Amino acid sequence: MKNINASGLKMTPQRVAILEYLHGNTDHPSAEDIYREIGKKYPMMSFATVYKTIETLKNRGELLELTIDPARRRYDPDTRHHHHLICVECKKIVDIYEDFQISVPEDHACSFEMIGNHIEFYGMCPECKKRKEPDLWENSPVTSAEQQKREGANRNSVLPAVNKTL
Amino acid sequence: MKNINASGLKMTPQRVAILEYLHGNTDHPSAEDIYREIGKKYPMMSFATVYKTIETLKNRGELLELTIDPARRRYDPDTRHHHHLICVECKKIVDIYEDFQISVPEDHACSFEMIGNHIEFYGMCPECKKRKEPDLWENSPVTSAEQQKREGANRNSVLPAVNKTL
DNA sequence: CTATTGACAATAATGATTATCCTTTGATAA
DNA sequence: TTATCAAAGGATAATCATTATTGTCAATAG
Repeated sequence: MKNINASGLKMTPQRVAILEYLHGNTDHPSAEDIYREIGKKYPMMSFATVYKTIETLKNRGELLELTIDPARRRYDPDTRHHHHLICVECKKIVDIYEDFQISVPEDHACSFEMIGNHIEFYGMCPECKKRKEPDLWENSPVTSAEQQKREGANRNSVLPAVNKTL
Repeated sequence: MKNINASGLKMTPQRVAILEYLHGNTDHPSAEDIYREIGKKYPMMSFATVYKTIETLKNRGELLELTIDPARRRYDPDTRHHHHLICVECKKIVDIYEDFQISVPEDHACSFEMIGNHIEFYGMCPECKKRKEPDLWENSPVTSAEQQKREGANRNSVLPAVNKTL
């Protein structure tokens, strides 16, 4: 928490704010999420600064860029090897720390030098599941207003069609 | 080959061209790839038509949208469940048909209703590997021109930082 | 034959991300 | 402590992928 970084990175109030926001964060925020949240405390922060800091952290290997959400890039400050479970409905992302022992058999690997892997699990979170099954709750009148208010997540993005596979 | 689709989708020359291009294609092309390639035969085709056709096919479950490449969406006409191996250097994507038996343990699944999964493997293809190891070939003078000409793939995109994890 | 519908092309609009340009500031060493 | 200077910030323009809009055309239903 204190010396968030020590190695040759010039510390500025903006960076401290971003690093503090990111530290321990498991929300997988987008650049806009970061900008909006930090803007509450530091309204003078520029969007460009957010992007530039993200770029710097990425290059230093301190921040991962997730491509799960086709509509925007999301970031994960936990650089340990892990996987992700995404709700196809509200796009909530949950970390999965299970160590799956998967590897491509030699004959399928096309002589690639393997570097790593990342698993995307698709599912529906309990909240969305309940909301999508009004059958169980009689003909519960779900207003469109209610449909919107799902904690920040529900943007206008299409989900990765991979979901539609199965 | 003739009536490429039978179920209520109006066939037009543009759609036939797109479907023919996609049929059996394993290049995982982007919208622009499709537009550019088909434009060779039908120069009057609009980019909007490509996007709309993609959208239609996606909704019909005949085309998968891949989110592996953060810079652009790529499409896969093979809707069978399979995974992908991407070259972190030239972004070439190879299909992996191995059936990995992975599942998130109950206690990690956060009560999600599981729908499916998709594995992204990262690696370096033989071509890029050789190009990146001039050590083995004396101090071979790799011109930047040579670096460019790698078959169409090498765009200006950053690779998913997940790669940098390993 | 005319109305309707879906698809097309052209093009404008949007949204995320990157680049530019100039000012400010943190870290270092005199 | 202060001078210095490259690195970082802010404002904003530019770019790139994608989506939306609008008017036209063609095939088909009535």
